Amino acid sequence: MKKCAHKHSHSHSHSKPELPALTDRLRRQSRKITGPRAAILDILRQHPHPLTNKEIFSEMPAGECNLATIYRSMHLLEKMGMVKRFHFHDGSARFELVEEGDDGHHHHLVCTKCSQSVELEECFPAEIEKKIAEKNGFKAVTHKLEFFGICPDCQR
Amino acid sequence: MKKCAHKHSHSHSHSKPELPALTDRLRRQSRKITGPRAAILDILRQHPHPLTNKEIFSEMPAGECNLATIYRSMHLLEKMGMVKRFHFHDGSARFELVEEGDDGHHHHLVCTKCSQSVELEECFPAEIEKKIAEKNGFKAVTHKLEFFGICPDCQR
DNA sequence: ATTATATTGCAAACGATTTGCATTTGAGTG
DNA sequence: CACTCAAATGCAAATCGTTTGCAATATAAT
Repeated sequence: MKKCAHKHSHSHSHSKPELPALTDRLRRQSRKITGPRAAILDILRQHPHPLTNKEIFSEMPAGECNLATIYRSMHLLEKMGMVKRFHFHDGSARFELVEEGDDGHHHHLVCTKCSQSVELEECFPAEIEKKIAEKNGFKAVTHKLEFFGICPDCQR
Repeated sequence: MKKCAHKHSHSHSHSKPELPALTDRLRRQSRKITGPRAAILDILRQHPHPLTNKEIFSEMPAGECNLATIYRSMHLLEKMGMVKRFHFHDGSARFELVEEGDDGHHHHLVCTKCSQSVELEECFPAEIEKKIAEKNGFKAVTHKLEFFGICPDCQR
């Protein structure tokens, strides 16, 4: 829960972790390294943008694994902190790899026409969030923040 | 699209518009004032917090109207700018009345245990949003921002 | 009152996601 | 390297929120 404190250390700035490093994180948590999981991680590491389960599914060589397996894997990876779940304007969840040790907190600028997205460094001021939490007596406060607009391509 | 420019004028601060005033807005847009619509608006005006369609439905006297009608009404009211749609942590959309002339832009602090929510005045700095839009060549940029935490009640 | 049209109810259709269950498989163990 | 067992997968059915087609109904204008 470092939150917003990493304006600079934005480690998820696309340094493509190696696949072995990823499967290792599974191994260390005594999770099995299976075909589907390796395939999913490999696809995620090659895509700098949040992917839906269906997108991951269709990136796979013909029926490499079942869609339900992807759903289950994403839950596992999320619980392990290896991916982060995002919700944009359309109905489906999207997932992005999270660097080891990072909490993956960041935001996106998303095109409402084509869903293309840009990762942002900007974040809601931490002091204000803290003030909001205190004022209302809430604990463990975080936030979700996404920006929406029309991307250059879709402006014609 | 005034955005964030109304830190103070937060007119939606629970002044409970009268029902006739609401149905009038329907009338002025040559929409029919039907039983279901009046019931929905009446329920919304009595609830200062965003409600799901199901919640609206169950606030109604036994089968006053069909759930599908509520879905359709919310779309209409949203298009007319009379309600605003929000998405919290759980899967379903929530709706809040919007004062006439207002754009309803504001944010919430939501309890992840019980979904109780508090309306906030704080907003993401407009200048930074503008900078984000320009830097990336996006047009018509807005944002969605919600805070999540554990409310006083749910902390035990 | 009459009419034309917007609105509703109902049930079926949908898309995203989850789940039960029987089967398979990864990874320690001897 | 074979053996065992829990973990993981495939498949199909179930669920949840939401949408839609269509025939029946009701509002608002005449």
